[in-house]
Amino acid sequence: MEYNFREIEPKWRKIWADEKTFKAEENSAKPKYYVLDMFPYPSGAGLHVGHPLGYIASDIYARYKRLQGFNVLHPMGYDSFGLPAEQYAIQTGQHPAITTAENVERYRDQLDKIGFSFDWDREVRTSSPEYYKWTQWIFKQLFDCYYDNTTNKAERISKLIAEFEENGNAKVNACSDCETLFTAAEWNAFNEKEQDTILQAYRLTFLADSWVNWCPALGTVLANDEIVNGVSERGGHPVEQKLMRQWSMRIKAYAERLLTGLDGLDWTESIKDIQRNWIGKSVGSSIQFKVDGQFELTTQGGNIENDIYIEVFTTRPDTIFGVSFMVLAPEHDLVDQITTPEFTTQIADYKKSASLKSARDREADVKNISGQNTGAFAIHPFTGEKIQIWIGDYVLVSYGTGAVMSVPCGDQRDYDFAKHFGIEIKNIFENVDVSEAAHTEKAGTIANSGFLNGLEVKAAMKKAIEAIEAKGIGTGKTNYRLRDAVFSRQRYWGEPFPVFYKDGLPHLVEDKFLPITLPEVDKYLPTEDGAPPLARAEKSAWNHFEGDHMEFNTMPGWAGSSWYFLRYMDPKNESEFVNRKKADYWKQVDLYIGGSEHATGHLLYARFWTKFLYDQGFIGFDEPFQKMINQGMILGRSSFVFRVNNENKFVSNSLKSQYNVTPLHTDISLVDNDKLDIEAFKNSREEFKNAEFICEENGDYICGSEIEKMSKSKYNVQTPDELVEKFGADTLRMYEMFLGPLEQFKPWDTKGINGVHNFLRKLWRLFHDADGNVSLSTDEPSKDALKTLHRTIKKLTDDLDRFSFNTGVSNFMICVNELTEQKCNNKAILTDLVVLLSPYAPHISEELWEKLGHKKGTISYAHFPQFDESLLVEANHAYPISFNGKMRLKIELPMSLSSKEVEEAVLANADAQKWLEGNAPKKVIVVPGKIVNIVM
RNA sequence: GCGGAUAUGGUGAAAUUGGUAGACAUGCUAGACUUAGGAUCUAGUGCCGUGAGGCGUGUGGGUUCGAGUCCCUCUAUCCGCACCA
Repeated sequence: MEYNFREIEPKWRKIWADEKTFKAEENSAKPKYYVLDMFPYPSGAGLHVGHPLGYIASDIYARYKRLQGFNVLHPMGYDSFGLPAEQYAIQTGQHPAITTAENVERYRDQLDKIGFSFDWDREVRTSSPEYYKWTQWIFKQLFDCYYDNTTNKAERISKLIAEFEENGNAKVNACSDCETLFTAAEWNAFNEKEQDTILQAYRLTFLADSWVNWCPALGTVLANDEIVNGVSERGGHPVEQKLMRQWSMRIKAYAERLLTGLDGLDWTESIKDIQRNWIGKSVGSSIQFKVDGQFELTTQGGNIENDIYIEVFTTRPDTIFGVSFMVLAPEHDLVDQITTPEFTTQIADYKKSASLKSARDREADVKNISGQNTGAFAIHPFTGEKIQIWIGDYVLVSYGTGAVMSVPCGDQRDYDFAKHFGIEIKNIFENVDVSEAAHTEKAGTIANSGFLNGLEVKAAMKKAIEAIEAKGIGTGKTNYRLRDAVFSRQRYWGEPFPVFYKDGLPHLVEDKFLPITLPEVDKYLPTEDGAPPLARAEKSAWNHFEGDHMEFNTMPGWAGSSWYFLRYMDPKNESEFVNRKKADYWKQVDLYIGGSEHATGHLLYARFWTKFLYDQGFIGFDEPFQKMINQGMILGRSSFVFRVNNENKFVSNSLKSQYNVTPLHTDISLVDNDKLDIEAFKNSREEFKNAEFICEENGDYICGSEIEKMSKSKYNVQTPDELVEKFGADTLRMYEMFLGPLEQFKPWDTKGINGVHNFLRKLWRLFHDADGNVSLSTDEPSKDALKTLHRTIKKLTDDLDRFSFNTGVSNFMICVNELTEQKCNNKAILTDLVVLLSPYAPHISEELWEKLGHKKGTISYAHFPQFDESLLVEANHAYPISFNGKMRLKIELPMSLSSKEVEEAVLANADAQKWLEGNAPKKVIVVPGKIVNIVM
């Protein structure tokens, strides 16, 4: 019988599904292992060959771990809320739930064909009410907590309220946007609205007016990580800044823990660096500069104060004596108050022109130096000198305090600004020339700096901070670039908030009413007055309605994906998001596989929520993904035809330079090895029916090609389905692994797929005689066969342990080539071989396992063969003999010889003598069992 | 500008601790066989050279008996961040 994968593969997939072969249970004596893939968004386009790459790798690993005796959790689900289903709904009126269900079904169908060992009983979908009930519940927990910087964890807001009632907020050390101080008496006197506003400034998820990235084309706000190069990640639409009342997540509270937690994770340095960069910690100090003059101001408490202080953040307090001016962001609150009358017009003009520039223009405009003097002066806290105050758009209102102390000798931007406006540049570095450029290195000796003179930078920093603190004008401080994450989206197809409003104040819906399900609406568009789609819902359309109205926003895409790995542990629990005992059993994800594009989105948010849930005692670990591997993208290879401009004529690749042509993407299914199937091309579209072709000399039309991302619009999508149909799932699995290292980006190319397919046929032949009947020997295995097998066991184990799946495939090929050479049909040898192979090619392995006499049961829980080193011991070694490092010949010598004996034997050898040309060697290096090098 | 990654035959790639560079596969060349099959088998295939031999892992240097691997320099490509004070 031939290797008939079309029969074998569906047979085993049915058995696995019927028998629930891969069901994971908590009550097991085996050690646990959790292998997780980043779950997909089920798009309408279906899977292309790039999607399964990571899934295949994780499946191989999961199957390997099962064979090693682990209790493996290997689930799959769908991140099923998202924009495309909603946009389809807007266009067609079809409910996104229907589109999503159809897409999920298609995905499932495609995934099933590849033979994954998922426990489908644990499937989750973020868009199902049973799931998002708990997303809403976690939101409620966040709302009910604040971050205490003293206990360094999230605490209940009730604890904070008790403290306010008792002592006000003077002693509270929390992560908060609240800038005012109040006493207990004041707190108790505040009305409900005032209290709510203050509490919002502490809650871990909170409602606030904040500057958000508004995308008019999509009609929604976007998170920073959803914007790429100033335009929306989806669709590439422009984005502008807008002040809106929005839910946010106080992820800032976790900045330090998100940073230090990275050290213990087994992730690539590059992903860790991206997160470190995104968190952007800088250590320095805040310093208050008094503005010269008297001002009439009224502070919140009603007291009159006459002094204005400008607070700056600096990472270089040691350069305080180098300050020769200050710059405020144009949007800084104090600008108008301090501007002197003669500069009012200029300042107003500058502010206006700065506000007209979009964030993108401002970025593009980096080279142009602009700014405006306010006419005001600040008093240097140590020298008492008067220093000019400017505004300039190189200072960002959103970072630090929106104001900087400018030290032109130590900062290049300050230097350029000073040069441009003719401001004094003081040099405070010993033996450093600052006539051409600033001295930006954090090294050297400080001079012209009063009490800091003669100190090294590091010591000077310490002393400067001490002096600043002693003077009461500032303090050592750490700043983070990480911003709080906007959590509201003006969309339909997302989780509704468990929130209603009464008298303008937000209230949480009680747990017993959860989930708040998505209400039906007549259209999936914003209302005429710009409210989100949910505002269209009738009161009766809500499954629970309270107060004046429900929250109209929905949660962003990353809400559901921030905790889904926990739900797999206990997917059907109706009373908890996950049972603590089950979470304690499965613990962290041991191996997480997915793309690196989620570095600043999903991976950061999931870490944040995990830490929060840990703080609140719901789970016992505070990092979700212990080890992560980021698979590289598989790129498509697009084909082009070249249309002669203004004619229905196409010219072949090598002749195109003789014409004015426009390249057109052509469907890769019409092209084989760059050769266009002209007839099929003509029939593909009406307009090509009568097209003419200018071909190569041999009559072929050759297409051009380019490596690009796979996408429908580029007609370069290769689906896994076609390949499974042609070659089988086992071939596809092995071929995707054989393409190259998992982490690498690589273009898709089917050139080598025959090689892998032939390998499986060759394996099949080892079990069968010339007539196709199973023919196995039960004799003692030969020495050679044992050697081949055990070498393979060793290499395969090493390959799997370091996730080198491509070399694993090569090693199987080498093994089967050798066994074929040896004409080995030994049952014992082949039994171990199929077990080894089963993670990579499970279908054929199950079939051969059955042929080996295992009438019942599956290979999935067999024992991974043990490597026996003694079988590989060789009596002799063919020593490569190098002369001055160049390998010239090999001499076979017994392994038992000592270095000295090897040296003697080599020097006595006639061939070696020839290379020595009669000279005595200067030196002979012998590495026993490895190599000999003769230095002449 | 800052940070990270990568660079090896016609092609995808291998070489885990410094020790035979190019395994495995593909492509190509020549041949065999045939049930004409994306089959199987044999031989060859880094470059230059008829040959002996020489040269070869992006560039230039260094350490070493020995470097794809370690150190320094430069270049190219890709990714992330970016007036972050």
